Parts: sequence; C-alpha cells; structure tokens
Amino acid sequence: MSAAAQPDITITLPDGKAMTFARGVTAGEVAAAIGPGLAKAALVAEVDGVQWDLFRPIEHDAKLRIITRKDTEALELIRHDMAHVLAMAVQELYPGTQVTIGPAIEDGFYYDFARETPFTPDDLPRIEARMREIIARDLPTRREVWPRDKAIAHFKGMGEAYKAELIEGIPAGEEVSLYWHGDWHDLCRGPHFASTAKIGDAFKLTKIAGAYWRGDSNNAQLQRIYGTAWRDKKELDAYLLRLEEQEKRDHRRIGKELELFTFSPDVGAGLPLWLPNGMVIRQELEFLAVQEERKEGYKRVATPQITKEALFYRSRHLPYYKDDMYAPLDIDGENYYLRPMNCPFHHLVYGATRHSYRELPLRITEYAQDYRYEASGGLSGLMRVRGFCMNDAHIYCRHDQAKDEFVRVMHLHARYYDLMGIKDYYMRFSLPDLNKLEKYVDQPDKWLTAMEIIKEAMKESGYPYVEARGEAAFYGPKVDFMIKSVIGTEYAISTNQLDFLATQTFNLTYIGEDGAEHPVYVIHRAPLGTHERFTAFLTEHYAGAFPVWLAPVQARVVPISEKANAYAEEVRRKLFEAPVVNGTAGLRVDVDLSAERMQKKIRDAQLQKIPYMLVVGEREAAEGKVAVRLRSGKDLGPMALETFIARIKSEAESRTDVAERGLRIAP
RNA sequence: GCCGGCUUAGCUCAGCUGGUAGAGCACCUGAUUUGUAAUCAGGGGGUCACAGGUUCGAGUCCUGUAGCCGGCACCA
Repeated sequence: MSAAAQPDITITLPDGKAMTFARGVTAGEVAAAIGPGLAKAALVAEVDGVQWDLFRPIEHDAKLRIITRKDTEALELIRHDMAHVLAMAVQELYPGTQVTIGPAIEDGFYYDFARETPFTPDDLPRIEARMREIIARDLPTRREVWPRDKAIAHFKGMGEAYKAELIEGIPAGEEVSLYWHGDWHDLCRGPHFASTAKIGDAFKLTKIAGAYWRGDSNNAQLQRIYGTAWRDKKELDAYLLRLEEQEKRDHRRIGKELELFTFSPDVGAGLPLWLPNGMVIRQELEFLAVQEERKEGYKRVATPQITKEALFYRSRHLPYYKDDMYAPLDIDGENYYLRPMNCPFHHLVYGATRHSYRELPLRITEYAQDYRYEASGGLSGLMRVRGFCMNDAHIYCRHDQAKDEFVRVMHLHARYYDLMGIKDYYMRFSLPDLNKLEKYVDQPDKWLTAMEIIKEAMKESGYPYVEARGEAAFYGPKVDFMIKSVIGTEYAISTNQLDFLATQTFNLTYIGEDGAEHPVYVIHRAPLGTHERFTAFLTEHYAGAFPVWLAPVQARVVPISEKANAYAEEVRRKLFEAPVVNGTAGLRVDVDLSAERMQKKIRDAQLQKIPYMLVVGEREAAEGKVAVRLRSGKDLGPMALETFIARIKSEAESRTDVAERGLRIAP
C-alpha cells in the first residue's frame, strides 16, 4: 500500500495549530515540517500525552508536542538513554555479563548487572571511555514490538535470564517493545533518542555497589553502576561542585572538626561518645523539650535500660523485633535484654495506678537511652547508631481524645521545626503492607480504626503527607517526618505512632463515667527523634554554624596582645556569670590566651564557627568595651560590654537565629 | 547482614614495581606584644588498625578479624 493511498491524519500542536500528514508519519517528520531548528533540537515527542520516539509512526489523529533539551523531561530522558549506553558498554567490555534493569534516578542513572566477578573502581574509567565511544558512534535507534513469548525465548536463548524473567512479569497479551542501538538491543518501554549522539556526553560514572535483584535480600546480589548525567558540561560541573559543597556539611566531618562526638572501636560500632561540645547541643535540645512538654502537660519519668525478657514477650517485641535487639545477658539464669524501645516501661508506669476518665490524657515522657542491634552496614555517623537517646513520650487517652492528641503532637512538631528553620522535609503516613501481613499484629478492624484516626488528625491539622505502604510498626500505623542527609540518604527524623495493641497486652484501661473499665489508646511520639540523629541533622542543616542558643561556644574573647589578657579574662567572667533564663547554664564563653597573633585567634574562632568574637585591646580595656565580630566576618565595632551581654542573652533566651552563619571557607 | 573499597603521627594526607617511615596543621618550648582569617625558630610524637602467613627482608604481597567509607537490604 503506497503512502498516497493512506488516509491523512491531523496532528495538533501545543499552540493549537493543526497540520495534516499521511498516516504513519513520524514525530521526527512532523518536527522537520515545522522547522529545521526544531527537527535538530527534538529528542522525543509526546503524542496524546504519551512519550513517543521521534522515529515511531503515528497512526491516528493526535496532539503532538516535541520535547527538546530545554524541556523539563529532557534530563530524565537523557539519563534513561545513558543507562542503555552504560549497559551496552559493559556488555561489549565484559562478555557474559547479564543486563537487568537500568532506570533514570535523581541526578543520574544506574544499571544493575549480573556478573560473577564484581566490578572494581578501576573498571569505571574503562567503561566510561567506552560509553563516550558508543555515543560518538552515533548509532541509530530502532524499535520493534515482539510477541511476549518470542521475546522470552529470545532472551533465554541469549542467556539473559533476568530479562526473560522481567518479560514473564509483563501481563500476557501486552506488547513487548525492544530497542536497538546499532547491533545492541534491550527490552525497554522507551522512548529513546533517534541516535546515541543525541544523548550528549555530559556524564560521569560515580560509584559501584551491590544491589539485590528486585530489591529483595533473599535474591541474588547484582552489580550496580551509578552515574550522573546532565544536559551539558556546565550542568555536570555545577552538580559535581554541589556535591563537594554538600560534603563540607557532612555531620561526620563537622562533628570531628568541632569536636561534637566520637566513636571508638574499643567501645563498638554505632556506640557514640558525646564530647563536651556535642553534649551542649544535646542538652539544649533536651531543655527545649522539657519546657515545651511542661507546657503541654507531660509528666516526666525514668525507667531502666535493661529488663527481663518477660517484659518484651508481653509487649510482643519478642519475637517481632528480636533481630534488632542485642543478644540477651544471662543474669542468674534469666535472660535480660537491653531495651530497644521504651514503650513497655511506660505502659507499666501507666498500669501502676488506676486511672479515671477525668485524668486522661496522661502524657508520660522520658529521655530514654535505648540500644538496638542495627545491621552493621547501615551504621552511619550519628545518623544511624546502635545506642541512642530518644525524646520519647507516650500519651494514654480515651478513644474520643486520640485524634485531638495526635493533632497536638503535630503542632508540637511544627513549633520545633519552625524554631529551627527546618523546611526541607515531608511527612510520611506509614501503613501496613497488605502482602506481608505476618509482619503485623493481625487485628484488621483495629488497624482500620487507627488509620482513620490518624487520617482525620492529619486532615484537621492541615499538614500535607504522603502515604507509604509497608512502613508501619507492627502494632500500628505511624506518621514519620522524613529528611535527607547531605549525602542524600533519607531518614525519619521524628516519628509518631498510634498503638492499639498495648492496651491489650498490658491491659491498659481507665474507669469510665459508667464505672466500667475501658481500653486506652496509646500515642507514641518522638518529635526530636533520637538526639543522635537530630543532632546529626541539625549539624548538617546549620553546616556547623549553630544559632547562639545551640552553639557549644557562643562567644570567644580575643585579646589583641598579652597586655589585654587580664581584661579579656574579666570579660569572659562577666559573660560567664550573666544569668540566662532560658538555657541549661549561663553563657558559654571562652578566651584565647594563646601567644598567637590576634589574626590567628580570629581565624581559629572563625573555623570553629563561634557566633561572636569579642576583640579586646588596651582601648577596649580602658573603656569597658568589646569590639564585636560575627563569624560571617562582619565587624560590629566596639560596644559597651553590658550592651553586648544584653544582646547575646536575648538571642540565647529567645532562641532566635540571627547571628550570621559565616560559611566562608578560609581564603 | 550483603557487594566493593579503605585503614600510615591528635587531624588531613605523601610513601614508585617489597629493602626496615615523611609533610602540613595541631601540641610543647623559646623569641615576638601584635587591631579583625595562619609571626618566626626549635622540639616531642607513629609496634604503618589488629592477628596470622609468604619472604633473607613486609607500611607495601596473601588470609582472617575489627572499624570506617559508598551502595543494597533493614530502620529512629
């Protein structure tokens, strides 16, 4: 059948303009008809909202949009194409390597390979060079649709067991598309650029890693290669620079530089030692919580960090949580466990006395030290540890109070987050995984009620959230606040759970108006999460330049010469003795009496990100003043010592964050 | 826990294909007494993570253990 015999179709462009083409026209031909510039810039098309290869025929009337490098979708498309080029390069260089999947991800792409010998970092430059060569070959892309069974047989015949398995997962009857780049081909949904040269070469392979097939640790481990790819070299360089800058915020690096915390192999992996500077931050956070929780009517308790196993059997942590607990200690023939959680202890506190409906909600709080036997590979600085202290509390309330209490908890979070300027997070509403019900307590009606209460609370509080299947605790749904570390790992920084199980296992009841016993609801909440993770996050959030109320050293007195040492010490003492209403102690101030020149002293203070430097020489000594310098380098000039004390006191007490951060690195 | 890499002075790092350890900063001492990001000079400091092995000889090669780093899995 000749093209002339085909009925025409109408292609409508985004600006509403309609053009007529022969049926089977390709998007590339349409772009060419619009103009040579567009034809050249075109990467792929969007046909009726579906991404479409430029070389793929269009069979009916359609709305068409040409996607070029400038469009937002371009990056993802480039990265997806790049994954193919990576797979092709690897198969050329390492015959016998099987391909599996290779998606575009944030900032880049990866491809998972099945290969006996793992890749090493030395392989990356070689693979990268081959990728550049493949791109330069400018191989044309071809798309074919195959019957499912033919594709399965084909990939099996090639020894590509994983690809065959992937196709087997495609519903029967659905079409299977294959893409060729020159002689190399892969199963793929597409779309792809018309030829490899269109991808560009603004990319870099970044890391290799093991990754489980289908994300399941029961499956074989594949070899993953990560890369980053951008529109052009400039974007790539900007990204690499951004990574470098991020690394400077890494809490592990700053923690060392500012002497916040340390670890010792003699103590054990994941068991942090808080140094005096880090402890200041932790104490101030605790003090903040003390004050806020007091306003909210919480009651403080203290409970042991170790217990007989009976308690955890009762709470059902054994066996649900056993793998995450340290092995038991044999004490006089009985098993004792270090506690991984505090809930059972608080339940016993609640259960120790009878409760009337009038006294609910009862809010029990504790700074609780816990130990969890976290997988060794997951440990990371203070972000993920095995021994930590939680800002934990449990709210025992009536069913009709649960929603309101949950809302209050959300508002408490908001106060903390506002205070610390934390904006880059999202809330995750975690629900059970319906395919792994064995992970959860089997009480469907209770689950439904609990989820309904949280949903209503979230709706009422107005905070947006995303739902996540499979993240719930075994005893109930939860709402976590998710943040990212500077290296891009996502963590829950705060957590809130609704527990319907505890009331049964611990027989937690209250006496109602009717004189009968009724079950309570339990809300677990840890708005500051663990102090370890929260401090790690704040360190990265502030890049070590903590606001005055959190800064380990709030001001350093810098005498210009030995002649001013006596006055400098007097200034330090006056600051030290100034009463501070809203902090754990007085002002935290020190003096640099070293024999260095003042330039050096300023540099040292600057590198330690101390908010205020108080330069004092003979002039200041004579006038009772201090010359105030901010860590940003800004010089406020001399002011009366009393004026400065008033300023820093008010800043510390109000917990405002006004001191300039001064992130400038030494020239 | 799994895959890969790494571990040299308090910190950051050199140390070629094996021939018995270096720098800068920090620290100590002395000199200097300084006005907003590094004064000069001298000195002390390392069983090269630990345990085995190969070798005439190991920081360099091999094995194991621990810790760390990058991912995966798991999770506050």
